[in-house]
Amino acid sequence: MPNDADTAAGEEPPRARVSDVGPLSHAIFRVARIHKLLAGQLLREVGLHPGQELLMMRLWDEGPQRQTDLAAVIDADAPTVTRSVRRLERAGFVRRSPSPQDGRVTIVEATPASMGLRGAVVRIWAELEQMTAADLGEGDRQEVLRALGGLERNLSAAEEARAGGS
Amino acid sequence: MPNDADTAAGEEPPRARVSDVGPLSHAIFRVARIHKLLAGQLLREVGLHPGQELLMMRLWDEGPQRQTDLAAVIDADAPTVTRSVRRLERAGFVRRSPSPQDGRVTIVEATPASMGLRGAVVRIWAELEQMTAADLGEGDRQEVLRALGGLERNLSAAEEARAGGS
DNA sequence: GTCCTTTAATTGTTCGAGCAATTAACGCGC
DNA sequence: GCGCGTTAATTGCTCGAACAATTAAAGGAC
Repeated sequence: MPNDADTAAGEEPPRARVSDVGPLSHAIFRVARIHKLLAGQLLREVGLHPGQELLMMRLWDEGPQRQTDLAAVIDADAPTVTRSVRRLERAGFVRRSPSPQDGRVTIVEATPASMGLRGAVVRIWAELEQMTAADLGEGDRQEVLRALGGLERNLSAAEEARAGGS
Repeated sequence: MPNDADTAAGEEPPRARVSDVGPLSHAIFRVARIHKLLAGQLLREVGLHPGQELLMMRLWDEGPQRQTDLAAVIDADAPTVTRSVRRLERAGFVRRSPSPQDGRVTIVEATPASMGLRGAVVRIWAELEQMTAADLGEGDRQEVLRALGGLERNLSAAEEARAGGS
């Protein structure tokens, strides 16, 4: 019991605990952290770092594409994608080639070698989903999804308002 | 239209899009990213980096304590706390002192100077919470909280099982 | 008292991530 | 044709975060 300022006499009105502000935000933080931790532990078994699998998924699903498009869809900024792609290239999972039409863009594509990963990543994400959903019935699952979608909408709107407002 | 392998002839059954695996996990990723982004934008105005505010909150609420306790409660590992505390110390927000009872531990406490931050952080987290909750009524808010709590329980259980199992 | 295990903190290394600034190719207005 | 704003990609920097390994103090077993 580190201190007991709140229990004692009159030095100050017991200001609300800071931790009690923003329960939703705290909950999001905690869920996100442990979810990412688990994803990382599972992914490291196949040699990927958390975040990289999103990039690979996109490449597997949509085929070769520009880095900017990758950045937009996985919602990361350009420098992050640049470095992530470089690492994946070193690991042999993607290939980069300059676009013939536009001298600025480089096209990224999944290598044949990466197709072996694909199955593993699918398995891992299924496992992760199972861990997350666990006891939830289908109805609950849908409802949680809906709730998360709502949060995402709210946050996106707020972020957009910030960008536009100032 | 990046590729059209799936539409064409008989080379392979159109395997499910990898992105469609794990909708819950994807939703968590997206909400977490944008939430953290917003928190970062708000916090940078007072000179904190996302994550540091959790540490400060704990110090404000619970008073001086050991780094290990900090790590446990904000659910980060020891090295992260070590470096985070060092940065906060450089910034003048915390003070560190060796424990007289135990030569291994260092006690961390918030400096008087950091109390100015406290109000700002409370304001920022309230703002963040408002952005997150936005249109949600009190009932919905409670329900979302409950849902997130459930996810956290599931994930914690899974993580614990992993730790114990292998 | 000495050894051995546990625990607290640290450093090293790597990665994702964000902001700032830079470079280079594009393309439009004129 | 030329300049100028736009866009794609990159590099520099700093942080949080994880894992591995190391150091040092503490505390039991004997």
